[in-house]
Amino acid sequence: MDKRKTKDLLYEEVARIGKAVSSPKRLELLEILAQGEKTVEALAVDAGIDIKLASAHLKVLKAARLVVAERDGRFIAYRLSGEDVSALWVNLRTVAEEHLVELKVAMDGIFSAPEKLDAETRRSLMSKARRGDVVVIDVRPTAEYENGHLPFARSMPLDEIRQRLKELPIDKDIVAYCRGPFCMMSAEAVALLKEHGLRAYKIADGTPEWQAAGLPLSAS
Amino acid sequence: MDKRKTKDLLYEEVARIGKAVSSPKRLELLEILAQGEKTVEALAVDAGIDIKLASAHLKVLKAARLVVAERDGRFIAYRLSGEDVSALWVNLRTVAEEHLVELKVAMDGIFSAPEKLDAETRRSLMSKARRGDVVVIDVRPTAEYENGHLPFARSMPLDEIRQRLKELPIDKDIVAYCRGPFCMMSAEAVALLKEHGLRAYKIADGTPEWQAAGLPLSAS
DNA sequence: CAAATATTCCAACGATTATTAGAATATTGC
DNA sequence: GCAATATTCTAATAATCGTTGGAATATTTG
Repeated sequence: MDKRKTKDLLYEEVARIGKAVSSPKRLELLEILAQGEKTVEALAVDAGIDIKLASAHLKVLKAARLVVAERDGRFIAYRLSGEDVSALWVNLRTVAEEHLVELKVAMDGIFSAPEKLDAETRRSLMSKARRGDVVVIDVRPTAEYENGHLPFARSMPLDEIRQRLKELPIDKDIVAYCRGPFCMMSAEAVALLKEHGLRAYKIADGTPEWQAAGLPLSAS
Repeated sequence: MDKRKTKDLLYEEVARIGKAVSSPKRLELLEILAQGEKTVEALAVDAGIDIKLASAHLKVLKAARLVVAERDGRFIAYRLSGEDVSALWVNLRTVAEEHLVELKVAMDGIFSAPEKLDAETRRSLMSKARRGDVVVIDVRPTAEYENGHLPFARSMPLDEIRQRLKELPIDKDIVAYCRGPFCMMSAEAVALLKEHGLRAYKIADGTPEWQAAGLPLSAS
C-alpha cells in the first residue's frame, strides 16, 4: 500500500466538501437551508438565481452530502444533512469576517453598528427576554420561525410588521433578529420600528449562530 | 444601493475562503501548518509535491488570509493566521468524515480500529496521564512537539523510537498520537512498539483536534 | 561584487466549473 | 391517459484552476 496514494485519497475526499463551499451561490443556498427545508423554487427566489442554476448547485451540494432531497408530491424539498453543516457555514463565515479586511469593510459600510454577540451577551439577552424586560422578535417568514427560533422570541415577519405595530410595547427595548449577519431583514425591521417611535435594536445572530454557540432553540 | 449586489459581494468574500480550502493539496498544507510554522521546502516535502507547486498553493492560501508568510534569513516561513483556521480544518474534516461514506470506508480500511475520542475520554486520558497510569507519547518531529503538545505528553519522534525503546515502561499502557486522524505516524509507532512486546495504543487526536475540543496544549 | 540558495513570477497546457438554453422526467389532478 | 407543474438532464460556451518548466528576485556567504 502506497502511503502517498492513500493520503491523497483522504484529502481528496475532504476537498469535496471544500469544493462544495467554494461557490458564493452555494454558500447562500446553504445559509437559506440553515433556516429550514425549502423547495428548489423557493431557494432560487431567495438566492435570486434561475431555477435551473439552483438545481445545478443543489446537485453539487447533494453530491457532497451537505444537503438531502426529498420529494413531497409535485415538489422536491431540500434540507441540510445535519446540524454540523449549519455549523460549518457559520465557521466559514466567521473565519472570513475575522481575516478578510474587504469583508469587514463591506459589512461596516452596510450595517451601521457592530452587533456581534459574545457568550455573556447571549446569556443576558435570554434572561432579559425571559423576564420580559425586552421583546425579541423574529422577522423571518413564518415557516422559518416554526422550524426553530430563539427562546422567548415572538414571530413578526418583516412584511407584517406595519400592520401589527400595536402589538409591540412603546416603553420597552425591542430586539430584532433574522437569518444571520448577512441578512438585511432585521435592519429593515429596526428602521421601520424606529420610524414609528419604538426603541428597536438588532442583533447579528440568526438561529445558525445561536445554535453554533451551543445555545438551545425552541421549536413549534 | 442594490440589495442583491451587496449580498453577492458578501457571499463572494466568504467563497474566497471556500475556494482556498477546495484543493486537496491546500488542505494538506493547512493540516501540516496546524502543527506549527514551516518553510516552503519543508511543506513541499511533507506534502509530497514540488516546491513551485507548494509556493503556488501557499500564495492562494495567503491571498485568502488563511496563512501568513515571514522571511527568516534565506528562508520564508509560513504559519496559519490564527487558531480559527486550524479549527476550520478540523471542522471540514469532521463534516467529511461524518457525511462522506467513501471517506469512512477508506479510513476503516487504513486504520484498523476506531479511536475517535469524545469529551469524556479526553478528560479521562488526561487524568490518567497526569497520575502516570499511562504514558502518552508524541511521535511527531521534535519541532512540532515544541510548538505545542498534549499536556503530560513526552516527545518521542517516530524515527527515534527504535533507539529509545528502553525509556518506555513494559507494564503500562502507552498511548501514541501524531498530527491527527489522517496521519499515519502513530499507527507506525504502535506497530513498532507492539513488535517489541509493549502495550501500545493510538488515538485519532492531534493537537488541532485537542485544541478544537477546547482543551489546553502545553508549550516548550 | 559574485556565487549559492530559497522562493516567487510568468507563460502555457489541459482539465474543471459556472452558467444558459432546450429537451426530458416525474408527479398530480382531471 | 392527458395536460400542467416542478425539477432534472444534456449540451455548449466562456472562464477559471492545477500543474509544470524556465526565468527572475531576494537574501546570505565568501
